Amino acid sequence: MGRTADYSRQSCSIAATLEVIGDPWTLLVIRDAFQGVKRFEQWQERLGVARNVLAARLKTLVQHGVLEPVLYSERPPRNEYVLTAKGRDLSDVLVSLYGWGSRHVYGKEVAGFDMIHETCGHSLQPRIACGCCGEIVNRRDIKLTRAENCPTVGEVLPRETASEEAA
Amino acid sequence: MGRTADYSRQSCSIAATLEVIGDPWTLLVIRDAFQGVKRFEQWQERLGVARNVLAARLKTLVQHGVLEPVLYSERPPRNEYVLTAKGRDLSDVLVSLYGWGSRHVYGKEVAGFDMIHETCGHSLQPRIACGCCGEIVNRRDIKLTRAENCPTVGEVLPRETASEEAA
DNA sequence: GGACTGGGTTCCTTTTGGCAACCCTCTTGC
DNA sequence: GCAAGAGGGTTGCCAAAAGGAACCCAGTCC
Repeated sequence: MGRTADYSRQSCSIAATLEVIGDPWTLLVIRDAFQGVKRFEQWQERLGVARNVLAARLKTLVQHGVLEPVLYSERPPRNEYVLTAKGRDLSDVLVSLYGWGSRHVYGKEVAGFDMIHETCGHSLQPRIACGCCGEIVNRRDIKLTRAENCPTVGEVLPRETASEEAA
Repeated sequence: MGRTADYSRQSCSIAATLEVIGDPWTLLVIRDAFQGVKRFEQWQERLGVARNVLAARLKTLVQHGVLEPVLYSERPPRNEYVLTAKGRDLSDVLVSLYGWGSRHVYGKEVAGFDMIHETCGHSLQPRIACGCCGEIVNRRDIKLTRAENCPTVGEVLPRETASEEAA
């Protein structure tokens, strides 16, 4: 489980995702994995996370199929951890977090790194697009439909109430 | 600070974002806020989170400018909490988490709700697009540039090493 | 004037995370 | 061939959060 919080009664894809990557340090472990980190000592040094915590995080990420252990030495047995396809698919989450942080917390000047969109050459300003029609999705165009078997999402407004404007 | 983990030496927009929204329950509080929840009791009931924890989360979200307290009754003084522009801008993060969860953990049948892209009428399959050129961004097209003053992101590979394929 | 509601706070217990020490298996240096 | 070091952890203890229940306070309902 990891963090004490129990999201299981939520039956929601957001909660389900957080169940996998919501523990402290986990997303930074994955961020570093995207930057090429594969080994215990590298993560430990870069993050400054406690070794037992790091070991626990790597284990649960492997269990959830986000990282895959790859033996790079028998005798002594040593493995490194590489992102699976499922893990690489978390790039959107990382990019969104990056986008919000660079808009609202850090300017790019302060941040440790910047993301560049190579095909257009500019600093990436990530937006959400619809994979179906390809258009950039406005928050107001997303409608939530409630599933029948949802226990907790009850008397829910269909979406943000009113008073929308630009950021 | 919230969670014990100290991300401060990271100087990275991702870590900075997690500093604000990385505590347990916080993103579910924000998710519910997007669904119209404004009051303590509603969150408490829907999430099943401990009341002291909920109170602490609301307080730090207000401190970070993600939620704004709005007095809806003097005598007794009662306030509800509404998303600020900064908070509403977290929709991308929520959508990305939703997207990954619906692709890899829950099918939509199981999830409590589904997101519909109203302008095209289909279930939303969120992708990242470049706000500058409008194109959907392939993970391989994102290049990381390292800032000068970055203490921990040192001997880093510029991006994923190799062996990319479809999910 | 007793019960109820809304929004918390307090107190205590259980889990985690932080930290340091230790361990085990090689490999390298001398 | 022995000591030191690297790599990848595990163990144990302590402090900080989360869980959970009880309590509180102001006002309102009946």
